Amino acid sequence: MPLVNRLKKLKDDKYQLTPQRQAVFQALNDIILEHPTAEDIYARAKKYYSQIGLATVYRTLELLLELQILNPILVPKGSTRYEAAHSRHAHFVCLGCGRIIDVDKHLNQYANAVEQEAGFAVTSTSVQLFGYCADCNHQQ
Amino acid sequence: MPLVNRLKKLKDDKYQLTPQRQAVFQALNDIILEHPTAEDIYARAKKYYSQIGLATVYRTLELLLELQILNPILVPKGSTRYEAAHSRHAHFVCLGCGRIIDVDKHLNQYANAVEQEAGFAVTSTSVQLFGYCADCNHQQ
DNA sequence: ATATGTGCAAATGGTTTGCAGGGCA
DNA sequence: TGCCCTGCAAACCATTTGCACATAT
Repeated sequence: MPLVNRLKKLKDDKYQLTPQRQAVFQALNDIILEHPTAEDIYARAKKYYSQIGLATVYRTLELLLELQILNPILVPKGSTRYEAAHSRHAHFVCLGCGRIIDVDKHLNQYANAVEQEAGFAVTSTSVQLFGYCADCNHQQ
Repeated sequence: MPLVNRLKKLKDDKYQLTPQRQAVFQALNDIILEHPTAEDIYARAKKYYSQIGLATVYRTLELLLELQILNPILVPKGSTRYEAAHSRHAHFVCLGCGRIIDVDKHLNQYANAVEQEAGFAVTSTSVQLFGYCADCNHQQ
């Protein structure tokens, strides 16, 4: 479901669709693909509702995380970044050429195995495999 | 290579083997399997060198990260946890109770599938599965 | 003598929270 | 009325840094 359409879900639920939350949604719709920080989203949201406060942005992001509409991307230094939630998504990152390739295909099998074996419910993933792609592997 | 033996590597390189760093190593040797925070390591290291400061623990951990002896485990809330660096390793992070559980068992199958299918060579991983453990799942 | 390492306390910076006010049900 | 939502500023807390002193090479 596209990000913007989730507004309806928000409205259908017990949550109010305030102008501030609309502004955050519009900001996300603009820049979510850039893996924005809360500050990035705040700056963009101001274009739609200039009086919005940073705390409101954080509170809205927290709400969207709870609703599984967004995922956090945790990085060693600096602030958390956000992306549209894919429940099960994985990247292969080539250490040779830097390409990032989606390798979702067999992730479900792995996640299912973990769920069945230990009784966990896997709701989202942060999976990066590092190594060398076919091209770079031959060159080594 | 076991964690403790890496002391030698540290000594062979340009780094000094101070009593403070020894204390951090001994602490890590004791509790690294528990995914400790810097505070956990600090508390344990005090048993070996009571005057050690928290800043020194952080500086030593940073050094060990650079040397690829440790890996950070980034979590949505709370402080960074540390583990011994492994090439293929995965965590399940419970969003209910915060527990971090190793789920390496089927990761190799997944990594191997990616390797065979696309001709990649997977050398290391950063894999976090988020969700709810059996206990927290029942409570929901 | 020079570089490296340390403890302490203060600073930093991302995030959260208390509070008083505002708006919708 | 009651509850949810907001902005602001202050608080919070993990981590980093400045500094003066210590230690190793």
